[in-house]
Amino acid sequence: MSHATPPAEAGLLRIQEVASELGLTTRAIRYYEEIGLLKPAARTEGAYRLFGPDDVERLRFIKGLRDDAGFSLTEIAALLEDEVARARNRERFRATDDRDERRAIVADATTRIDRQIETLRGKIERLETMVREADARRAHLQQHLAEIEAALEPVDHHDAAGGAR
Amino acid sequence: MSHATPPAEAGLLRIQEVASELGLTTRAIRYYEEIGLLKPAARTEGAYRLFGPDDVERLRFIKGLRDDAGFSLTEIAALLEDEVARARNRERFRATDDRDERRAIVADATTRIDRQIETLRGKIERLETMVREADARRAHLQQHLAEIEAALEPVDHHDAAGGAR
DNA sequence: TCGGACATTCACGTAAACGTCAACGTTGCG
DNA sequence: CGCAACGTTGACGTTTACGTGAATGTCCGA
Repeated sequence: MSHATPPAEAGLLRIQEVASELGLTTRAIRYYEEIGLLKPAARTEGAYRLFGPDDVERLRFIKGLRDDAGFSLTEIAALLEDEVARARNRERFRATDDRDERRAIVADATTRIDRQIETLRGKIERLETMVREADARRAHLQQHLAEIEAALEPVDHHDAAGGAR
Repeated sequence: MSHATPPAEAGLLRIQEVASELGLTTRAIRYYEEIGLLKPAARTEGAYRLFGPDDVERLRFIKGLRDDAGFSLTEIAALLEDEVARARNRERFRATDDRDERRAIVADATTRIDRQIETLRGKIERLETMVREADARRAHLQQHLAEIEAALEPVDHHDAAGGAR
């Protein structure tokens, strides 16, 4: 009955395992690789894709940007482009001994992260504006309730039940 | 040269005026009406759509949810379904004199707004988690920078330049 | 009343982000 | 080594959210 077949490789997952761990489909993962969001995955002898923990983390990041933040894959690509540059930087970093150069590389990486954070904060700002507006509508409703409780003639607010436009 | 033709009606805007005021296209507005996000707009004698301030506000709300929050039109419909119910409540509110009933209606409206706020807050939460993760990566980089400045042998962190997965 | 700017309703086209099916190869327990 | 479960690459289909005409009607200042 049970016929599980985990891969022998150490810490490497096959596409379906990654997919169900992250709540993605295998097609989506292949698609992300197809459009360059992922570096081409490692392969087994027989061309099965194998994903390491880094790949899984990157996919989790992508899923977060897509589901939680609602970014399009194009926007995600822009945010990840920075990551690619950072990967290149990692190489350059290891390749040099020059203190100034290393400092510059790390500073550059910091700038890129700062840009990501700014993008996210911008989105948060706009969402908070919407929450404030909703709060205002809520307050308006509470005002109405108070009027009712006070047995006042209901003020003609043109919007009797506190419309949220 | 200038050949503007504002509508004679009081406070009512034609579709293109609404569109440019909100940064939408006329097609998008018609589409939103088509799929039921908007109630069918008022019309002139010759079937031109006319939008009042309430309609404009609703469209602004929709645009905010789409652009700022990244919700799909389906999700937006779910959030606005509450608004439709509230509109019905408005009717019921005006139709009754019973204090308890009015209180109940307003309380119900409050609940609906609270749900909207919760949805938005949930999204903010998830975004803030992502910001915290990015901040952690940033801190990791600063740590690296400090090591460089201190002229220490760079620790082999396996991720020399501070990888952001 | 006439013309140009704006509107209307089909209807088909498109880009993004996958879904789905076919035809075929791989892995690995029994 | 057999075969069931899983994987691979095309390639075409689907949904969402509109874009883009075409054919036609409306509004309104000159």
